[in-house]
Parts: sequence; C-alpha cells; structure tokens
Amino acid sequence: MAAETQLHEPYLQIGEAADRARRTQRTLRYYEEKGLLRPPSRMDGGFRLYSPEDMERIERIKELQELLGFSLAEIKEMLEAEDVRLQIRAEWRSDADAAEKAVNLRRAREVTLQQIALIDQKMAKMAEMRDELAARLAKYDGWLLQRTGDGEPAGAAPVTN
Amino acid sequence: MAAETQLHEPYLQIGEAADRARRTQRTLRYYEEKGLLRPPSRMDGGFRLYSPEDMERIERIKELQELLGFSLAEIKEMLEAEDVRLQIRAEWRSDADAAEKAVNLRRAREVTLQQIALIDQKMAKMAEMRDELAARLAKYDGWLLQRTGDGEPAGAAPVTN
DNA sequence: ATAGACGTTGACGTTTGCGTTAACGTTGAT
DNA sequence: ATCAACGTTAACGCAAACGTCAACGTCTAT
Repeated sequence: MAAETQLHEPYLQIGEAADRARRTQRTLRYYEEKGLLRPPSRMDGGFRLYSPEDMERIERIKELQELLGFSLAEIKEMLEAEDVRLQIRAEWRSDADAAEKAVNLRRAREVTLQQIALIDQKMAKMAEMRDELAARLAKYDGWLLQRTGDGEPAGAAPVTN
Repeated sequence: MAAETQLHEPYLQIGEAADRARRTQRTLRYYEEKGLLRPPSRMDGGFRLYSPEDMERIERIKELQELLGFSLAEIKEMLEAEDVRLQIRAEWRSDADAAEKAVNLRRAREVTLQQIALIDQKMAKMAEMRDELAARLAKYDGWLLQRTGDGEPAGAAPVTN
C-alpha cells in the first residue's frame, strides 16, 4: 500500500482526516486548541485518532464558518450550546436537576432559531443577488453576440444601462 | 439642523457615507487604499464626497464579502473585471480595438458565471442545513414540551437520537 | 534494527482587515 | 474670528486564523 497506512476501523489519523476535511493538520490542531473540537482519542504512541463524529463536527464547523460566516469563537459557543443534546442523552434519567437541563435546552433552541433566521436572511439576499447577476450575464451575452459578425439582429443599439 | 451638515446634492461626506453603509470611515478609506473603491471626488478642502455610484459599490463589496465570503483581494479582481462595463459604455464607439473589449467582456462574463455558480452551491447547502436545523428544532421543542407538567402526550419516550 | 513516512509539541511568523491615536486642516454657524 | 464638528494623512497596533519551522517521537514494512 502506498499512501494509506492501514484501517484503524473508521478512525482516521490526522493526515487522512485533514485531507478528507480539506483542512490542514495545523487547522485541526488549532480547532482543538481553541476548544472547537474535543480532544480526539489517541493511539498508544500519542497519535490522534479522529472518530466519524469528530469528522462530522469538523464539517459542521466548516458550514458555520463558510456558509454563515461566523468566527471560530462564535462557532465554539454554538457547538457548546448544541452539546446540550449529548449531555441530555447521557444523563437523561440521571439525578442532575431537570431545571438546568431545561435552561440548556432553551439555550440550544434559541441558538438554532437564530441560525435558521440567519439562513433565511442570507438565502433571500442571495436570491436577489442571483437575479441581478443573471440579468448582468444576459447583458454580457447580448453584447457578445452583437459583435460576432452580425447584421444588426433587431433592436441593436447598446442599451445604455 | 443638528447632525447633518448640508445637502451637497446626493453626495455624501465620509461620515454620512460610513453611517449609511454601516461601515467605519476607516474601512471606506481602507477600501480606497486597497483599490476596491476608486478615489471619490473631493470638496475644495479635500473632504471626500461619495457619489451614489460609490455607495452602490460599497454595497456590492459588502455582499461579496458577507454573503459569498470572498477576501478583499478577490473582490477587487471581480470589481475590476466588472468595470469592463463602464469602460465599454465610455468608449463604445471609440477607436479602442474591439478585440480587447471582447476579451474583457468574456472575462466579466466568466466571473459572473462563477459567482452565480457559487451562489447556487451555497444556496443548496444552506437549504440542506436549514432542514437539519429545523429538524433539530422540532426535537428540542418536543423535549421541552415533554417536561412542562404533561400527561405523556402520545409517543413520549426520549427518542434516543 | 533500520529507514521512511507520519505524527507530536512548542514557538515564532504572516496575512487580512481593520482600530486607534496623533497632529493637523476644513467647514459652517454664530 | 472663533469654535465645534468634521475631515485629512501617517503611523502604529492588534486579533483572528492559520503557516511554517525545529527538534523530536512513533509506526510499520522490510
């Protein structure tokens, strides 16, 4: 085998993980440093092993960053709010007071709601922008057609705007 | 009059311009420095006067930055490519060789095409994300309902996932 | 047991996109 | 003519988000 070492189950070392996530190794370590990724498991020698869940989380970070434009600090807070789910699943029937859980849930709900609102906003603006661009494109195409050995197709004068 | 100095036609000094664009004065000057905004006209004393076109351009920059996530360097290139339109309008019937114009037009077309493609990509991903978030939200709401002095509405057990 | 690929932790460097301050000029109202 | 509000350039500062060594350990195939 040339590049791939061996399958440690579906767990990936940082090299493969980085390649698949289209992020550098440095970036993954950086996310860990900053608390965006919980420290992944390790091999005996200390090599990081990323679980599929870790990989999903990385994807989530990418989305929040690239699609919605949040800073890593913001993303961290959001992920933490979301982690309420895990906490709840983990100690659903445990003793931990239910009041606090409800508070956390509401926090998570709030964050999610805001994300949805932001998406809706952005999608609306993007749709607008798309229309403008399409119009512009049509104009370019018109101009280009006009100049390919033509005979003044119909209403030809460069439409000023 | 309290805040507004006087109407210099629809031209704005940097203070007003910045306020309306929701950008700082520093930012506007910075864009100028970096060649994203062509140097605006000036008053006799040297004060910048932003035309409505300048304001539009600022909006365009904001969109490309916030909506599509381009760097200022990238945005600069795009705007330059787009400026082909102005150049063409300006010297439409002039002597400037038609070949070069066509090349520029194709460049502009290409850029626009790519922007549209990117928008489509992003919108698709955002729609996906929106769905996931909506589902998540529903789950939160279900959990929250369950805990407000209830009588086991229907299928109540915490759905594991 | 050795080599080559891969990984680890610092630590310092770089780029982007402005913020901030200083020292000074302009404008417009009074 | 004076004053406050507004503007100008130049310079330095800074946080975010990594990039890039260096010095060293690990893995695994041979």
